[in-house]
Amino acid sequence: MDNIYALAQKPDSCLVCEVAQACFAGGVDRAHLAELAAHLQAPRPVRRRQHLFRAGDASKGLFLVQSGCFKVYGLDQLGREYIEGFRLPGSILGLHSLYDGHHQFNAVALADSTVCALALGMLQSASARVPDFLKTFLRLVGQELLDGAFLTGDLSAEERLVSFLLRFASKLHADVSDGMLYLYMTRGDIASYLRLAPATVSRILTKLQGDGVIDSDYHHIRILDYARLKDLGRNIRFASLGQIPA
Amino acid sequence: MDNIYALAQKPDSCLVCEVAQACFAGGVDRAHLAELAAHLQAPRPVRRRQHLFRAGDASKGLFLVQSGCFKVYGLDQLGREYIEGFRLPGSILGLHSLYDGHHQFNAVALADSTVCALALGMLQSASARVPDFLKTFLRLVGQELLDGAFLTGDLSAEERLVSFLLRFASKLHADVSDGMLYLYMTRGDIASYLRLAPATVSRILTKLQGDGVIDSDYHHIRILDYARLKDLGRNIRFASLGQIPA
DNA sequence: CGGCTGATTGACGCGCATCAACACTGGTGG
DNA sequence: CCACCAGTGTTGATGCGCGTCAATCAGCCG
Repeated sequence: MDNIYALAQKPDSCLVCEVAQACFAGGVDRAHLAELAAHLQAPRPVRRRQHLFRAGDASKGLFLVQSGCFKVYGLDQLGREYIEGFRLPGSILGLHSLYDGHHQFNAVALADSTVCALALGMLQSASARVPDFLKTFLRLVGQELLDGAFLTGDLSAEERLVSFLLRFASKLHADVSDGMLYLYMTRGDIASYLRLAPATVSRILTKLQGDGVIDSDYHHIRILDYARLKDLGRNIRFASLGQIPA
Repeated sequence: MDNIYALAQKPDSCLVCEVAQACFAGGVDRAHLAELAAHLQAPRPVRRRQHLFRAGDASKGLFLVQSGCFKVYGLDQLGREYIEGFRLPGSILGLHSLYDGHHQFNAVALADSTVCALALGMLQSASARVPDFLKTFLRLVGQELLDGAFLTGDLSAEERLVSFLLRFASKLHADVSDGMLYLYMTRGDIASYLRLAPATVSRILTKLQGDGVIDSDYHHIRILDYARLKDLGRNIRFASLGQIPA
């Protein structure tokens, strides 16, 4: 993890960026990548615990996560935190601000991260000049929508947690050929996101470990038995998002 | 309700459409409305109980609801229905299909309705030629995202139902100056959407009626006391969406 | 009118929240 | 490098909100 800012130093990033296949650049003709990159600024680093934006801020546009992890959350009237979601590389941050130009949530980095800024004007000009750009961008938007919909329906606590682990694994699948996941967030964060109590998350993880399905150690989780895990989460929607090792 | 298809017969719809202020046409310069309308086909009627699309269908693009109401739902492995959301005039249908070109949900009309088709190619060409079109379209997308996020956080059954009623009222507020709502969906639909049991929805409505906050009669609900209702839903997010009568 | 789907209401039980006590971790400063 | 300590994780005991089941009733449509 000592070179996480290496990419941030390269100017024409899309041509060399490791996540270009996961972001909108992946749908753009290689011949047009340079033109696309010309519309973009260099990726910007965001340190762990640093906020990228806060609810109420005027939005300058969207962000595409290049590396790291973000937590998107709001605060209710009583000051309690509720979590809208997490963003990993290839995900868009700030989409909710499209509604009225103001951020509706807070976004904080859970690890040292880098983001590419996507101003609305850039989207507009790129749409007009780069073939298939709009379509590819909207594909990403659709991905975010699906991501937001995956807790629809009523699942048991175990089904929710299992779904979460499988989705997290699939989004990071390049890094988890051995089933090893690094969870950037706390148990409380996971619980809040899944609308469970931290104690419940903890208990379920303990149970899954006892069953030999996972190996859990604070922020490190290893998936030992994908088949059984997928069976436990049989009611998940959108298992198709990303690839889950068989 | 005897002339719900009247609009569908007019060719250059945006110029005369009653919901043009709520849809993307509302952000487009009046001088460009005709050009915009030229990209569009005449609104298409969809009868009650008729499906606009089904999960798995190849998507031909998006739809903008002009009149009526739609239910967007999926089926889990056991064939049980879970509801992603409802769509009222001014909302977009089919956004989830942007991900891979296939619909992820089923959409069925709960009332006789009309929709405007928005093919991807139309979005692309309109973006290139009508100023601010993209921005205005994305504003609508942001609205849908916010709509999907409003159940984030853990609310009690009562808070969820109250939030739902307030949101529904605000989205229809042109029609509900007297606090009268027509609910197109069944108690079961509402329950599924809010992740509650039908019995719970029924009980809470009865209680609210007993408290004199609403008057409930099957599909007709009249809000008698906005102030108290809003107080009951004090943990709602995004009350800002639309206007709730004071 | 008769059958059907949906709504209501009550009795009961369970899943998960809550609360509390304790263990562990990781960042900080001595 | 170690000691410290605030934040986090784990685990048990207890209670309650809401799901489940079932009986009854109300609208709806042929």
